[in-house]
Amino acid sequence: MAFCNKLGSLVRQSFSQNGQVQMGSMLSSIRCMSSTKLFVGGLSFGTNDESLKEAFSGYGDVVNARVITDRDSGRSRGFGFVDFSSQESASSALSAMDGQELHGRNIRVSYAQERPSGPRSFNNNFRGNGSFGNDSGF
DNA sequence: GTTGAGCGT
Repeated sequence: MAFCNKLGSLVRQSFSQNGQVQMGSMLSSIRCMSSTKLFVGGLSFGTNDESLKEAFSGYGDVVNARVITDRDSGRSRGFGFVDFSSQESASSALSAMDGQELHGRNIRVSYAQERPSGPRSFNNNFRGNGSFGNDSGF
């Protein structure tokens, strides 16, 4: 990856000229260091984590494969995430499984966005308002 | 028994 520096400059210019960039697939695609997390869309409604992992494990080492299921109903939403052990494996699986057919349905593979989400149980309830009811006390 | 763009607890 030697043209990564040049790409960076071009990308920066796009930022200044446009001022508006669709954060997501574009940045994830041009990113030099591709993440090992892949976003798989267009999955069949019957696709599960195991089937997804099995489908992608043939192109690389799948560390973790998860099919996003609706928390309200518990059914699959039709898309999932596949985490590879190596970046080349992810890129290989991406190029190999992207646009291909899985379980009778065309799937779309792309780099997943980084989810800046920490522990969903600690800082969730307490907003740090300090509103313990004693703003005038000691 | 359900549906088809997108990014997750």
